[in-house]
Amino acid sequence: MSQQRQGSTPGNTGAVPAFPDLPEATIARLPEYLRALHNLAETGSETVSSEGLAAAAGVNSAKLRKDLSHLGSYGTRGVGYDVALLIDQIEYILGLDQRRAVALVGVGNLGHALAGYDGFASRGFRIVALFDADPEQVGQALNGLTVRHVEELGRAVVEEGITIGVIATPAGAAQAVADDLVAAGVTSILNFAPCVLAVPAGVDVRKVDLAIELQILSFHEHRKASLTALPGGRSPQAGNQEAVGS
Amino acid sequence: MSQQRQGSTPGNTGAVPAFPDLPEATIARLPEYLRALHNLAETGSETVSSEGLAAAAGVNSAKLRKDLSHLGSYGTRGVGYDVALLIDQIEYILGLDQRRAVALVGVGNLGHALAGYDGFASRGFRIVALFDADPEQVGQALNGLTVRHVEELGRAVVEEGITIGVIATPAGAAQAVADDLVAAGVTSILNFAPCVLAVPAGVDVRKVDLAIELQILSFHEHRKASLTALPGGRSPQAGNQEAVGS
DNA sequence: AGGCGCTTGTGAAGGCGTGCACAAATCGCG
DNA sequence: CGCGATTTGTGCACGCCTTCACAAGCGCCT
Repeated sequence: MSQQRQGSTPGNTGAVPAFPDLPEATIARLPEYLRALHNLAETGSETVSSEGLAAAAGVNSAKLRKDLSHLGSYGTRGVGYDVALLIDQIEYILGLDQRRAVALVGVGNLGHALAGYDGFASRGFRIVALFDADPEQVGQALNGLTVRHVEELGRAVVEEGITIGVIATPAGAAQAVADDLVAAGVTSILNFAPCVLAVPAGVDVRKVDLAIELQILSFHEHRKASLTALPGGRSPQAGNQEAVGS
Repeated sequence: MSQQRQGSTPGNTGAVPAFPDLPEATIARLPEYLRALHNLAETGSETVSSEGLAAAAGVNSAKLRKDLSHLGSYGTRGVGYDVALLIDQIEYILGLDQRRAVALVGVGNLGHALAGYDGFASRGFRIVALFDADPEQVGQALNGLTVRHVEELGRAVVEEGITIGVIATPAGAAQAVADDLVAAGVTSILNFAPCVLAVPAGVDVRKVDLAIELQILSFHEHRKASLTALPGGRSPQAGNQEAVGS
């Protein structure tokens, strides 16, 4: 979708290797590799083979090698990958070395959980501001932060250096919040509201809809049920043997 | 990843149209279409053009037509799609006509939110049982349900006719819970724990990792920042103009 | 020093998904 | 009754992603 080339002339050997334009599919897997690598580092492993890391991340080993080769990886043939080095590489590529400030809008049911989710902090993300439109919610303390009114969003984004916005509002309010975030200069949005957001070019939106995942599972349940019921479907060997990619 | 064929012989014209084996990418979009259709139905629309529905769902109209054609859709040329009929079709395909019983394991931070998330009930999913391993949590009432100890999981799954399990435990406990679910006969799992689950063939696992989504956004932030900083990257026109596919 | 086993990195092939562009079909109106 | 406007359904080509298979490289052991 973005085939513009980089300024990296062939033979470029600068200290910072320009910016590699990785396939989107590869990017989506890097966080999983990173998690597996952290686990390995905790167990004391200094190197991993592509086979071992692939197993820990739940992917094909060839795919993992190709992914890592895209970011000019430093593996050693006959040995494997240096765990610590690879962690640094991937964290640099993902921009996790600079801790990112996140704003969370909507502290309802889901927002509460997100505000307290420790999986964010442990990956280098820090929620620095909470907002809500409901006066009932405004003012309450939550995880060390005070919920502010959504009108203050614009100012806070600039003052706190926020680069990522998380929308956990009802669907009806999501577009207005997105507009506010974009107006304030946020260029990355994680949307939990079940609706499509319209944003200008240059702004990235990722959507997570919990109900959609269940519906996809429901489809497979339905399919499996109809197969076992049919005379033709004799062996229940359908389905994927491993986690389905997101 | 699963190229085994279905038992649907070509020329099959049974009353129930065997089971269409839809592309995985299509299945993942059907819930989004369904949501858009429900919105349209509420506004009183009786028919939609592929163009209109595609806009509401945030996809290309050609893609939408191809998706719908896969499930042998009933559109009328020159007119569009019958909203009510299409809703029924998609809900049947997704197996949403039969309300599915869901078990939720782990009522910590995230589990609490999931238990109270009304987006599930409105799509035909009903959480009928809550479990946790922490004695502190067991016994508490949550959304009209009492949290039970995870040891009772196996019995409850059978008694309550549970077909889908949701894992919202810490990573360390997830595999054991998955094993219990599978042993009890559950064949669909939605995993929120940040780890890879090993399950036998025939069991579908979908994974949602909130932190991974943020890391992908972080990558794009990093990329955008390095582009604007580079002398070559003059126009900030990079990025996708619409929501990024999950 | 030489050979052997192991592992990475990659060329090539195949499959899947996307999007264009157009033929086929339906409705409404004169 | 026929014609034009409109919209679906789909053949086709293109590009991305995955996977296999193997050459290239590295370390260790003799």
